[in-house]
Amino acid sequence: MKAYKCTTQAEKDFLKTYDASQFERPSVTADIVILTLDSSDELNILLIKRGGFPYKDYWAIPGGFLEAGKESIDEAAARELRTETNIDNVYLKQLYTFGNPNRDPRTTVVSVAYTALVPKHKLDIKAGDDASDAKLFRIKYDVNGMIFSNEEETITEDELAFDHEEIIKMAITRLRNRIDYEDDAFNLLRDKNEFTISELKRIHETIKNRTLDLPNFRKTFLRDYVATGKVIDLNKTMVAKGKPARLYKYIER
Amino acid sequence: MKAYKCTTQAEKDFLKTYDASQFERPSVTADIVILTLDSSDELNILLIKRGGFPYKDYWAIPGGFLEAGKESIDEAAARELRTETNIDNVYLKQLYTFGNPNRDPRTTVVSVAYTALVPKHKLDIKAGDDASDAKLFRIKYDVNGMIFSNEEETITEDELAFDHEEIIKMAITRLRNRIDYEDDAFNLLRDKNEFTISELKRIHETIKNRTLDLPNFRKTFLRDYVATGKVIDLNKTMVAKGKPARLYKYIER
DNA sequence: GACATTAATGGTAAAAAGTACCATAATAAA
DNA sequence: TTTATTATGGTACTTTTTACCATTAATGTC
Repeated sequence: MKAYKCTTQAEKDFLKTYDASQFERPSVTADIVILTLDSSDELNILLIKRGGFPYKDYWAIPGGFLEAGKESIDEAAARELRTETNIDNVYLKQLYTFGNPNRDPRTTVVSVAYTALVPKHKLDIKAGDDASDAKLFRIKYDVNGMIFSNEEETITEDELAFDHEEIIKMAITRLRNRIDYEDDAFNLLRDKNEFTISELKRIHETIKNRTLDLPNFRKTFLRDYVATGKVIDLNKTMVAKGKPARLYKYIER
Repeated sequence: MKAYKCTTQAEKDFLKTYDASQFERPSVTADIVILTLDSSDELNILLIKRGGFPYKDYWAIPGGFLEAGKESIDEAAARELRTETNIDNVYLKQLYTFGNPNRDPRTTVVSVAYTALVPKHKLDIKAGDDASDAKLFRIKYDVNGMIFSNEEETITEDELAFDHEEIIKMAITRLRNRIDYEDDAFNLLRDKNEFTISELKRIHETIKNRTLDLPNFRKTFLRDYVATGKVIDLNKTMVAKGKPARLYKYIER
């Protein structure tokens, strides 16, 4: 961004005496929908159990207040992701801003929501300051919407804190809409520097929630990614159960 | 959104004594990219000339501070649109939130940007409180990017206030990406209750910045909109120069 | 009124993309 | 050695997109 330069003395005086408190200000938070895939290629989300009021003991997505003046919103989101999961340099993109005045009973809170896509082995989950617990939940669906579950517990979408149900729904919908023309899926790979076509296909299947035909998936992968140079063929194979699979590397741009 | 209910006395006490000022809060604004098409079907944007510091006398997109507690961000955007153009009930959708700490020299300002699409004849442009002037500018492109011009003046994209160049670019790009699968274009029609296929085609051409084949455009329009009931055939024609054109009505959902 | 001009409408045909499905290859497990 | 499994390399069919042509119904000009 270009830097702003004062040009006149009048302006310098104005800025010096500007009363920043003339408008009542809302609190601003960066909230993050952290998504990953487990070993069965099921979509998982990181939820924290709130340690304080409001919504004490409710499960919520992690988030934190923007420290105005010290950081940008993007940086606040990255900081929150780091404190909660100990990871850095992963897919983290702004999703939407939620500004309903009643969404938080304390005061007006404007939340800028982000989506993070993380390979599961990179996650090092910690409960942050304001959380008594933090866990991954499998996301499943039934007639009433999303169900979040793991070995210990199961919660339904309407049992989440604040309007986090709405935020999560938007994150998943957005991801599903973007997957055919954006490179998002690569960020969920175990290792985007060395992966097979089948691994990538399973990610697409999870996000689209339907099975795909491997030969056809392969064809479009070769056309849209390998032929265009977005992905390079490593000329190596990986042996597993059936015929060895060729390995590819995603090129970040 | 679901309403929050206090469940315990401890929680009630907490909320009563909650100190809302424990974090330094940013100002939050709703800024609007107001787009319309002129009589030559060229894309126009409403810019205001700033009447006060910072960026006094620079052209900018209209915006206003969120009155926390009184309104949602969506409402703040609608209010700003109303004060600036005297219109209501038009396409107004959240675009992106800009939160770089240096974007405003006064204090940390988080701006939630919106895109408004308006038929030109509905616009009743007024310079608001903080503007000395408000005008429509044609958006054109050259090697250095966007050029905004009207009868009186011409400015280049880097001459705009704040980071508004970036916001406008994102609004146009988003519009262009959405136009093939969202109904956005209908909101730029002179009258979405009575329009011809050619009128809609010209809007698509402007936004995509290339010419389209009318017979093919008609075919997909009939398949995607008329056959699905999103648009109904009024069984009337409008006589102009050539063969009379059939009139259609867009059904809001 | 005949004729050129204009723009809408109703087509066809080729090209591209998407989908279904088959055959074979290379490995591990039985 | 056989069977199961998974990757790879195809073909064929369907659908969608794109290019382009012909006709129709109005206006404007001579």
